[in-house]
Amino acid sequence: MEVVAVIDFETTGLSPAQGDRATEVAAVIVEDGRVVDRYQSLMNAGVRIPAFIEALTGISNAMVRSAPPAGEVMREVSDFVGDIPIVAHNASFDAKFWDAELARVQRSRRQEFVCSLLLSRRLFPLAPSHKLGALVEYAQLPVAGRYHRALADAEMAASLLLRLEEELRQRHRVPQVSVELLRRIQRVPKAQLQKCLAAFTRA
DNA sequence: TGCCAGGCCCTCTTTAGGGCCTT
Repeated sequence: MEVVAVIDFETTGLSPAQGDRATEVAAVIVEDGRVVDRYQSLMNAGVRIPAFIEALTGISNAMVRSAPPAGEVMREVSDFVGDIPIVAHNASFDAKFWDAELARVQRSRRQEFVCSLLLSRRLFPLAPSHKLGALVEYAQLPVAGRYHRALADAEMAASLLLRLEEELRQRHRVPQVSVELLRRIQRVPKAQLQKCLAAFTRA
């Protein structure tokens, strides 16, 4: 598989359109089946973190207050990622914060997102849940740290991506997994998965 | 005033509703 960046945001809520902002971002670079580089930073967007989010993430208002400005962090992380494909767990969530925070520093996204949640629903249909934590347990992946911290979640999503790649190679006999294949799989109706994979499988 | 996310996906569907995921 080509080089990809797996990212994760912690935020003050679910919707940038409702005023929610990022509080932490992490990106790990996956190359040749392993993580080869990492970026992580808290970020100060100048907004208050609700108490239940503090409890969920362990990221407090005091921690964010002493963090670098959000714009500075977004410039750094977007430079770190560059134009390589981005993967995230429930990518529609991370993509909307990525776009919203980049827009605040007059930048725009240069690549499509790949979603490990959509891939997992198709490739691990028997998993009891497709939450990141449940998939880590289901696939017996290492717990990289505290859930709901950006770097730990990005590392675990990267492990999940590599496990999905292995599933495609071993169970589905796809000789060469590409980002293009992942993009097709995450959009294909479940009933058409086998037909989709057949086009990428050598006899 | 009152409301407040949104995309995916299943089904007792398609003239819709509700659960799953992300924080």
